[in-house]
Amino acid sequence: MSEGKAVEPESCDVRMVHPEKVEFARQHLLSPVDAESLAERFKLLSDPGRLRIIYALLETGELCVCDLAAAVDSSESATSHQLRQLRLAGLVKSRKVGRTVYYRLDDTHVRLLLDVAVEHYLHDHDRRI
Amino acid sequence: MSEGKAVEPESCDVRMVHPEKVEFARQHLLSPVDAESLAERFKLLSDPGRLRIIYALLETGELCVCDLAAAVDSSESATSHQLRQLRLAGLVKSRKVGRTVYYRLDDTHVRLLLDVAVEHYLHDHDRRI
DNA sequence: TAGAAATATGAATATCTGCTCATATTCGCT
DNA sequence: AGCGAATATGAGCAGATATTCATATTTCTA
Repeated sequence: MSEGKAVEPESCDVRMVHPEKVEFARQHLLSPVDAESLAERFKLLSDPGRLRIIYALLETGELCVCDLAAAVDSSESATSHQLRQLRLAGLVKSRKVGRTVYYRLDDTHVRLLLDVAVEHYLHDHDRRI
Repeated sequence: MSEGKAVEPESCDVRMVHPEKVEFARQHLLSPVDAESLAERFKLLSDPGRLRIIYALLETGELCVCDLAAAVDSSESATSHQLRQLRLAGLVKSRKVGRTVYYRLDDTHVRLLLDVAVEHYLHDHDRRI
Protein backbone atom coordinates (compact mmCIF):
# COMPACT_ATOMS: atom_id res chain seq x y z
CA MET A 1 0.00 0.00 0.00
CA SER A 2 2.95 2.25 0.42
CA GLU A 3 3.38 4.05 -2.85
CA GLY A 4 4.69 7.58 -3.15
CA LYS A 5 8.20 7.70 -4.44
CA ALA A 6 7.92 11.46 -4.62
CA VAL A 7 8.06 12.52 -1.02
CA GLU A 8 7.08 15.95 0.14
CA PRO A 9 9.71 18.23 -1.34
CA GLU A 10 9.26 20.62 1.52
CA SER A 11 12.15 19.67 3.75
CA CYS A 12 15.79 20.43 3.30
CA ASP A 13 17.82 17.35 4.14
CA VAL A 14 15.36 14.53 4.12
CA ARG A 15 17.39 11.65 2.89
CA MET A 16 16.19 8.16 3.57
CA VAL A 17 17.40 4.65 3.23
CA HIS A 18 14.07 2.89 2.95
CA PRO A 19 11.51 5.25 1.42
CA GLU A 20 8.78 2.63 1.47
CA LYS A 21 9.14 2.00 5.19
CA VAL A 22 9.21 5.72 5.81
CA GLU A 23 6.04 6.13 3.80
CA PHE A 24 4.40 3.31 5.68
CA ALA A 25 5.40 4.83 8.99
CA ARG A 26 4.11 8.24 7.96
CA GLN A 27 0.74 6.77 7.14
CA HIS A 28 0.37 4.84 10.35
CA LEU A 29 1.85 7.42 12.64
CA LEU A 30 0.01 9.52 15.14
CA SER A 31 -0.86 12.82 13.57
CA PRO A 32 0.97 15.79 15.06
CA VAL A 33 -2.27 16.90 16.65
CA ASP A 34 -2.94 13.52 18.21
CA ALA A 35 0.63 13.23 19.37
CA GLU A 36 0.35 16.63 21.00
CA SER A 37 -2.92 15.74 22.64
CA LEU A 38 -1.68 12.43 23.94
CA ALA A 39 1.59 13.93 25.13
CA GLU A 40 -0.32 16.51 27.15
CA ARG A 41 -2.19 13.73 28.82
CA PHE A 42 0.99 11.93 29.75
CA LYS A 43 2.52 15.16 30.91
CA LEU A 44 -0.12 15.38 33.60
CA LEU A 45 1.13 12.07 34.93
CA SER A 46 4.79 12.93 34.61
CA ASP A 47 5.12 14.73 37.92
CA PRO A 48 5.68 12.83 41.16
CA GLY A 49 3.58 15.30 43.13
CA ARG A 50 0.63 15.05 40.80
CA LEU A 51 0.96 11.31 40.74
CA ARG A 52 0.79 11.20 44.50
CA ILE A 53 -2.21 13.50 44.55
CA ILE A 54 -4.00 11.28 42.07
CA TYR A 55 -3.19 8.23 44.13
CA ALA A 56 -4.39 9.85 47.31
CA LEU A 57 -7.70 10.61 45.65
CA LEU A 58 -7.82 7.16 44.16
CA GLU A 59 -7.47 5.61 47.60
CA THR A 60 -9.59 7.90 49.70
CA GLY A 61 -12.22 8.90 47.21
CA GLU A 62 -12.29 12.50 48.26
CA LEU A 63 -10.02 14.88 50.10
CA CYS A 64 -9.91 18.58 50.78
CA VAL A 65 -6.94 20.65 49.73
CA CYS A 66 -5.32 20.93 53.11
CA ASP A 67 -5.66 17.22 53.83
CA LEU A 68 -4.36 16.45 50.39
CA ALA A 69 -1.35 18.65 50.98
CA ALA A 70 -0.70 16.91 54.28
CA ALA A 71 -1.10 13.50 52.70
CA VAL A 72 1.34 14.08 49.86
CA ASP A 73 3.60 16.14 52.10
CA SER A 74 3.60 19.30 50.05
CA SER A 75 2.63 22.90 50.64
CA GLU A 76 -0.99 23.87 50.29
CA SER A 77 -0.16 26.38 47.62
CA ALA A 78 1.78 23.92 45.54
CA THR A 79 -1.00 21.40 45.94
CA SER A 80 -3.57 23.95 44.90
CA HIS A 81 -1.58 24.78 41.80
CA GLN A 82 -1.33 21.13 40.89
CA LEU A 83 -5.03 20.61 41.49
CA ARG A 84 -5.73 23.51 39.20
CA GLN A 85 -3.92 21.77 36.38
CA LEU A 86 -5.70 18.53 37.03
CA ARG A 87 -9.00 20.36 37.20
CA LEU A 88 -8.46 22.26 33.96
CA ALA A 89 -7.53 18.99 32.31
CA GLY A 90 -10.74 17.42 33.55
CA LEU A 91 -8.99 14.83 35.65
CA VAL A 92 -10.47 15.93 38.94
CA LYS A 93 -13.64 17.63 40.05
CA SER A 94 -14.25 19.74 43.12
CA ARG A 95 -17.09 20.11 45.56
CA LYS A 96 -17.28 23.06 47.85
CA VAL A 97 -18.54 22.78 51.41
CA GLY A 98 -18.29 25.98 53.31
CA ARG A 99 -14.83 27.24 52.81
CA THR A 100 -13.24 23.89 52.28
CA VAL A 101 -13.08 22.36 48.81
CA TYR A 102 -13.16 18.63 48.31
CA TYR A 103 -11.51 17.11 45.29
CA ARG A 104 -12.15 13.78 43.70
CA LEU A 105 -11.12 12.07 40.51
CA ASP A 106 -13.34 12.65 37.52
CA ASP A 107 -11.69 10.32 35.08
CA THR A 108 -12.64 6.70 34.91
CA HIS A 109 -9.57 5.86 32.93
CA VAL A 110 -6.73 7.02 35.13
CA ARG A 111 -7.02 4.06 37.39
CA LEU A 112 -6.60 1.61 34.53
CA LEU A 113 -3.79 3.58 33.00
CA LEU A 114 -1.97 3.80 36.32
CA ASP A 115 -2.56 0.15 37.04
CA VAL A 116 -1.01 -0.79 33.74
CA ALA A 117 1.93 1.51 34.27
CA VAL A 118 2.54 0.48 37.85
CA GLU A 119 2.23 -3.16 36.98
CA HIS A 120 4.84 -2.88 34.29
CA TYR A 121 7.27 -0.30 35.44
CA LEU A 122 7.23 -0.72 39.17
CA HIS A 123 6.82 -4.46 39.37
CA ASP A 124 8.56 -5.94 36.36
CA HIS A 125 11.38 -3.55 35.74
CA ASP A 126 13.00 -2.35 38.90
CA ARG A 127 10.69 -3.02 41.74
CA ARG A 128 11.85 -1.33 44.90
CA ILE A 129 8.61 -0.83 46.72
CA MET B 1 29.55 22.53 51.79
CA SER B 2 26.51 24.45 52.87
CA GLU B 3 24.50 23.40 55.83
CA GLY B 4 21.41 25.13 54.57
CA LYS B 5 18.15 24.86 56.37
CA ALA B 6 16.32 21.93 57.78
CA VAL B 7 15.29 19.55 55.05
CA GLU B 8 11.99 18.90 56.79
CA PRO B 9 9.43 21.61 56.06
CA GLU B 10 6.70 19.41 57.46
CA SER B 11 5.97 21.14 60.67
CA CYS B 12 5.18 24.55 59.29
CA ASP B 13 1.55 24.55 58.19
CA VAL B 14 0.32 21.01 58.27
CA ARG B 15 -3.19 21.43 59.47
CA MET B 16 -5.76 18.91 58.49
CA VAL B 17 -9.47 18.50 58.62
CA HIS B 18 -9.70 14.73 58.56
CA PRO B 19 -6.56 13.28 60.15
CA GLU B 20 -7.76 9.72 59.74
CA LYS B 21 -8.29 10.09 56.01
CA VAL B 22 -4.93 11.74 55.71
CA GLU B 23 -3.35 8.88 57.57
CA PHE B 24 -5.10 6.38 55.36
CA ALA B 25 -3.97 8.20 52.24
CA ARG B 26 -0.39 8.37 53.47
CA GLN B 27 -0.34 4.65 54.02
CA HIS B 28 -1.75 3.75 50.63
CA LEU B 29 0.07 6.39 48.64
CA LEU B 30 2.87 5.79 46.22
CA SER B 31 6.15 6.26 48.01
CA PRO B 32 8.15 9.28 46.88
CA VAL B 33 10.62 6.93 45.23
CA ASP B 34 7.94 5.05 43.34
CA ALA B 35 6.22 8.26 42.37
CA GLU B 36 9.49 9.57 41.01
CA SER B 37 10.15 6.36 39.13
CA LEU B 38 6.70 6.24 37.63
CA ALA B 39 6.75 9.92 36.75
CA GLU B 40 9.99 9.44 34.86
CA ARG B 41 8.37 6.73 32.85
CA PHE B 42 5.45 8.94 31.95
CA LYS B 43 7.81 11.79 31.16
CA LEU B 44 9.25 9.73 28.37
CA LEU B 45 5.81 9.59 26.82
CA SER B 46 5.02 13.22 27.42
CA ASP B 47 6.70 14.55 24.30
CA PRO B 48 4.92 14.53 20.94
CA GLY B 49 8.13 13.83 19.08
CA ARG B 50 9.05 10.87 21.21
CA LEU B 51 5.51 9.60 20.96
CA ARG B 52 5.70 9.72 17.20
CA ILE B 53 9.05 7.97 17.20
CA ILE B 54 7.65 5.21 19.37
CA TYR B 55 4.66 4.84 17.11
CA ALA B 56 6.79 4.72 14.02
CA LEU B 57 8.79 1.88 15.54
CA LEU B 58 5.64 0.21 16.73
CA GLU B 59 4.28 0.17 13.19
CA THR B 60 7.35 -0.61 11.18
CA GLY B 61 9.24 -2.78 13.60
CA GLU B 62 12.59 -1.26 12.87
CA LEU B 63 13.89 1.94 11.36
CA CYS B 64 17.24 3.64 11.01
CA VAL B 65 17.79 7.11 12.39
CA CYS B 66 17.54 8.98 9.14
CA ASP B 67 14.38 7.18 8.08
CA LEU B 68 12.95 7.75 11.51
CA ALA B 69 13.70 11.44 11.27
CA ALA B 70 12.03 11.57 7.89
CA ALA B 71 9.02 9.65 9.15
CA VAL B 72 8.36 11.88 12.14
CA ASP B 73 9.40 14.95 10.20
CA SER B 74 12.14 16.11 12.53
CA SER B 75 15.84 16.77 12.19
CA GLU B 76 18.24 13.87 12.42
CA SER B 77 20.04 15.42 15.33
CA ALA B 78 16.87 16.00 17.32
CA THR B 79 15.77 12.47 16.55
CA SER B 80 19.11 11.10 17.65
CA HIS B 81 18.91 12.99 20.92
CA GLN B 82 15.47 11.62 21.61
CA LEU B 83 16.51 8.12 20.69
CA ARG B 84 19.31 8.46 23.18
CA GLN B 85 16.82 9.16 25.95
CA LEU B 86 14.66 6.26 24.92
CA ARG B 87 17.71 4.05 24.73
CA LEU B 88 19.02 5.05 28.14
CA ALA B 89 15.59 4.39 29.54
CA GLY B 90 15.57 0.95 28.00
CA LEU B 91 12.63 1.62 25.79
CA VAL B 92 14.42 1.01 22.52
CA LYS B 93 17.36 -1.05 21.40
CA SER B 94 19.68 -0.47 18.48
CA ARG B 95 21.36 -2.67 15.94
CA LYS B 96 24.25 -1.43 13.90
CA VAL B 97 24.71 -2.39 10.27
CA GLY B 98 27.63 -0.69 8.68
CA ARG B 99 27.26 2.95 9.45
CA THR B 100 23.53 2.96 9.81
CA VAL B 101 21.89 2.16 13.11
CA TYR B 102 18.52 0.50 13.29
CA TYR B 103 16.27 1.13 16.25
CA ARG B 104 13.44 -0.98 17.51
CA LEU B 105 11.27 -1.04 20.60
CA ASP B 106 12.57 -3.06 23.50
CA ASP B 107 9.63 -2.75 25.82
CA THR B 108 6.74 -5.13 25.65
CA HIS B 109 4.57 -2.85 27.72
CA VAL B 110 4.56 0.38 25.78
CA ARG B 111 2.13 -0.92 23.25
CA LEU B 112 -0.43 -1.80 25.89
CA LEU B 113 0.07 1.43 27.74
CA LEU B 114 -0.31 3.45 24.57
CA ASP B 115 -3.33 1.46 23.49
CA VAL B 116 -5.03 2.20 26.77
CA ALA B 117 -4.14 5.86 26.60
CA VAL B 118 -5.13 6.31 22.98
CA GLU B 119 -8.34 4.45 23.49
CA HIS B 120 -9.35 6.68 26.34
CA TYR B 121 -7.95 10.06 25.61
CA LEU B 122 -8.13 10.24 21.87
CA HIS B 123 -11.38 8.39 21.36
CA ASP B 124 -13.55 8.88 24.40
CA HIS B 125 -12.72 12.30 25.73
CA ASP B 126 -12.45 15.20 23.38
CA ARG B 127 -11.47 13.89 20.04
CA ARG B 128 -10.77 16.94 17.97
CA ILE B 129 -8.73 15.36 15.27
C1' DT C 1 44.33 6.41 2.64
C1' DA C 2 41.40 10.40 1.98
C1' DG C 3 37.00 11.79 2.12
C1' DA C 4 32.17 11.33 2.57
C1' DA C 5 28.18 9.31 5.01
C1' DA C 6 25.41 8.01 9.21
C1' DT C 7 25.04 8.74 13.73
C1' DA C 8 26.38 10.48 18.39
C1' DT C 9 27.40 13.96 21.45
C1' DG C 10 28.38 18.53 23.65
C1' DA C 11 27.40 23.37 24.21
C1' DA C 12 24.41 27.14 23.92
C1' DT C 13 19.88 28.84 23.91
C1' DA C 14 15.02 29.48 24.34
C1' DT C 15 11.07 27.60 26.39
C1' DC C 16 8.56 25.38 29.83
C1' DT C 17 7.48 23.81 34.65
C1' DG C 18 6.74 23.85 39.37
C1' DC C 19 7.75 26.06 43.45
C1' DT C 20 7.40 29.99 46.83
C1' DC C 21 5.71 34.20 48.33
C1' DA C 22 2.36 37.63 48.37
C1' DT C 23 -2.25 38.75 47.62
C1' DA C 24 -7.13 37.99 46.46
C1' DT C 25 -11.51 35.73 47.20
C1' DT C 26 -14.95 33.36 49.58
C1' DC C 27 -16.99 31.90 53.59
C1' DG C 28 -17.85 31.06 58.78
C1' DC C 29 -18.06 32.84 63.22
C1' DT C 30 -18.62 36.11 66.96
C1' DA D 1 -19.61 44.18 60.18
C1' DG D 2 -15.18 42.46 60.96
C1' DC D 3 -11.78 39.02 61.47
C1' DG D 4 -9.76 34.68 60.60
C1' DA D 5 -9.77 30.29 57.89
C1' DA D 6 -9.51 27.60 53.39
C1' DT D 7 -8.44 27.98 48.92
C1' DA D 8 -7.19 30.31 44.48
C1' DT D 9 -4.31 32.95 41.76
C1' DG D 10 -0.50 35.85 39.90
C1' DA D 11 4.37 37.18 39.72
C1' DG D 12 8.89 35.83 39.86
C1' DC D 13 12.49 32.61 40.05
C1' DA D 14 15.16 28.25 39.69
C1' DG D 15 15.61 24.07 37.49
C1' DA D 16 14.57 21.11 33.69
C1' DT D 17 13.89 20.19 28.57
C1' DA D 18 14.23 20.20 23.58
C1' DT D 19 16.13 22.10 19.71
C1' DT D 20 19.94 23.72 16.83
C1' DC D 21 24.67 24.11 15.54
C1' DA D 22 29.17 22.45 15.67
C1' DT D 23 32.12 18.70 16.24
C1' DA D 24 33.46 13.83 17.09
C1' DT D 25 33.29 8.92 15.89
C1' DT D 26 32.75 5.07 13.07
C1' DT D 27 32.50 2.95 8.65
C1' DC D 28 32.08 2.68 3.75
C1' DT D 29 34.06 3.69 -0.75
C1' DA D 30 36.78 5.62 -4.51
